[in-house]
Formats: sequence, structure tokens, C-alpha cells
Amino acid sequence: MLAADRYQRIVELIDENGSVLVSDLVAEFGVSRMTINRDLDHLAGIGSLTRVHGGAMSAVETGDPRSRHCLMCGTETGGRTAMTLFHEGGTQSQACCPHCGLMLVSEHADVTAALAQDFIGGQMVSIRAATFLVAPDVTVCCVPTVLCFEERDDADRFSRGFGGTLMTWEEAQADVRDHMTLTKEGTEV
Amino acid sequence: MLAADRYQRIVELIDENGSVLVSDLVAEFGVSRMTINRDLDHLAGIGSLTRVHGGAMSAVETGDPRSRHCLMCGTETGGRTAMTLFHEGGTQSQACCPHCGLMLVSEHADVTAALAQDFIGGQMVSIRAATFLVAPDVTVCCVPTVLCFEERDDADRFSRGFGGTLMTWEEAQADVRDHMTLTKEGTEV
DNA sequence: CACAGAATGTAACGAAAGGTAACACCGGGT
DNA sequence: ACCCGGTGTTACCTTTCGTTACATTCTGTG
Repeated sequence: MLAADRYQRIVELIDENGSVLVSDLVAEFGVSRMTINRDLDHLAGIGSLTRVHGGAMSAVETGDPRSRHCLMCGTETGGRTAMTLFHEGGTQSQACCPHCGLMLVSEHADVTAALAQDFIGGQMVSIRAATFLVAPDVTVCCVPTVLCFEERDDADRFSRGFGGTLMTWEEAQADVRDHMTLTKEGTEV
Repeated sequence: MLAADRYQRIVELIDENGSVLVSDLVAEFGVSRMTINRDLDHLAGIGSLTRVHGGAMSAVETGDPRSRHCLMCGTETGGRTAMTLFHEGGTQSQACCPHCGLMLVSEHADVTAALAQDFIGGQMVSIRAATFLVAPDVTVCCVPTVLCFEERDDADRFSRGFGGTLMTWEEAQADVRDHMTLTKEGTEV
């Protein structure tokens, strides 16, 4: 039997029953526990299922491909300010807003890319192409507020009414390092 | 036995069982492993089957698309820009638009093929045969916008009004690596 | 709550199987 | 005689998988 056949069967079983047990799969396929674990990790990696202790569950039932909670502060994501971070190896994580997103990228060296939601239109924007409005006079999610705009012009107009500083992602990150994190050493330049 | 006879029989076997093993085919036809591999590569080349490690599987997808959410950014798929990625083993995943599709293919080494929707007509196009318009001056889904066109001419005409750069899939991927992902270079060794 | 034991997850290693490039051989056609 | 496509052989590399050992999580008992 091909590994690919196992993959298909596992997804079928989850469709039928909602979940599968590692021990059942070991019996069904006659392969080792390790192999089943590897299969499930692979399928979880491409979002076909959600890995749980002892087996796997339907990805849709568990609230969709990924956990829908901010990796930084734990609040539910999915609002107007959500961010998705892409880690090395294909795993993803969610941030509730660019404020948390900034902190996460600073902490996790393996973040390869990230998308943030345009605050006006809601479309997802690659952070390298976006403009961020840091510390405007509104509270949407976490404080200090950081908002994402696809168009620098939109951010500019918004700031006329609400203040804040326009920054690129890199600038905003430098700002996070300087102002939002606690300096433990004091040896910084 | 002619090579053509083997081809026919291999396709038959896949129709019957969903997949075939190289080792089984070696036994059935009494030819070398190398010859079977060449057969499978040939049949995969003309789209008769999907090559997987140790054998081959049906190219036509049985199950309907799994999660209806973009594996990259989590938004609902199914719009005019949807993409379907095929992973080794026959499992599929969805991307909301070529922007996310590009990033996913960069991250997932096991993507064997992908289809994107032509932005004009809506038909699904194999990404290798399509032309992509990168960063035109419109926002349809994620930003920077990447649109897919079956005909390079369509992409060219569209770009006259909306700008953007025409690219093959490979070129677009290189562009993603350069402009959409975070560079974590620093001074580390 | 602590604890022990069972079940499960994970990392590392080696064996086996599979993929592939290079070359030689064969037979049919020109 | 020559070319050319199909095939087998060989050698080498990659992938897959089981085993082992150990870490982690779960579960029942007191």
C-alpha cells in the first residue's frame, strides 16, 4: 500500500467519523505507530485535519484549518484586524491585530511571511506592501493600537483625524522593540 | 508486449484500484523497475495519472475539495480567484487567490500540481500553462494582487488599463520570495 | 493534589525500498 | 552501415519506515 493511499483513507475516515485514533490506524494499515504519526503530521501540515493527542479530528469541526486564537494574547481572531503569520515549515499562527503580530514576529525568528487585514476594505495584505499606523487615537484591539492599510494614502487620511504615525513594517518593528517591550538589559544602544 | 499495451493496462489498473505500486507492475509485466518508472513518468506527463512515491494514483480527484477556506490566510474560498493545490498523495488544499497560492507552493514542497481560475472566463487553468499579472492596480482579494490568465494576451490587455507585470508561474514565485516574504538575514552566521 | 503506570509523541539511527542518471545493448527502420 | 527508440544494468542518492530510547500527556487511585 502506498503512503498516498493511507493519506486518502485517513481523510475518508475523518469525513465519515469526525475523528480517528492512532491505534485504530495502526491496526487498519498494519504499519508502525511512528508511521501513522508521520502521516497525521503531514496531513495536519496541509490543513486536511487537526492533530490531537492520540489521533486526529476534522479540521472544519475544530474551527478551521488553524487555531483561531491569537498566539500572543489568546483572544479570538477573525475580526477586522486579524493577521496570519507563516512559519518555516508551513505552520501558521494567528494574531488578533498588528500590535500582537509585531510582537510575535519579533519573538519568532522563523516567521517567513505574514498577512494583515486592510483596516478599510478588509482584504489581506502582505505586510511588506502595507503601511501601518502606529498609536492612533482609537482602540480597536490591543493597545497601543496598530492599524494596517493597503494604501499609504488611506493611512495618511485616517491619521488626519485620528493621529498616529505612519510606518512601514520594518519601522513599526523597530518601534516595537524600542517602546513596547520591556528592556531587561539596559545595555541597548 | 508493447510499451503502449503496458500504458493501457496501467491506466486500467488505476481505474480499478485507484492506485498502483511500481513493485506490482514489475511483477505483472516482467520488466525492470526502470521501465515501469519511465512508463509512469510518461503517463504522468500526459496527465493520465499522478505520480507518487512508490507508484501512481488516479489523476482525477475523487473527494470534493476539503476545507473551503484558504490554507494561507483563512478567508473563504470559492470566489473568482480560487486556486486548488494538489499535494502528493492526492490530498487537496484551497487558496483564495494566486497571491496565497504562490506563497503556499513556496512553503509546501509536496505540491505536485495546482489549478488557478482564469480571471476573465473563470475556467480552471494549470498554473504551468497560465500567465500571471503581478501587482496590478486593483484589489480583488489579497494584496499585492496576483491575477491568473489562461491567455498571455488577455493578461497583456488587462495590464494596459490596470498595470502590473506579466509573469510565468516560476517568475511570480521568484517575485514572491523577493518581495512578500520577510528577510531574516541580519548579521547572524 | 500527588503519584504511578499506561498510552502517546518525538528524535535519532539504520535498513530497505524507490528514484534517477549514465551507459550499454538490441532490434527495426532507413 | 548507421541512426534511433526502447530496454536493462549499474551505481548512487533520496525517501520511507521500523526500531529504540526517552519525553510528554493522559488517567485512575489514593
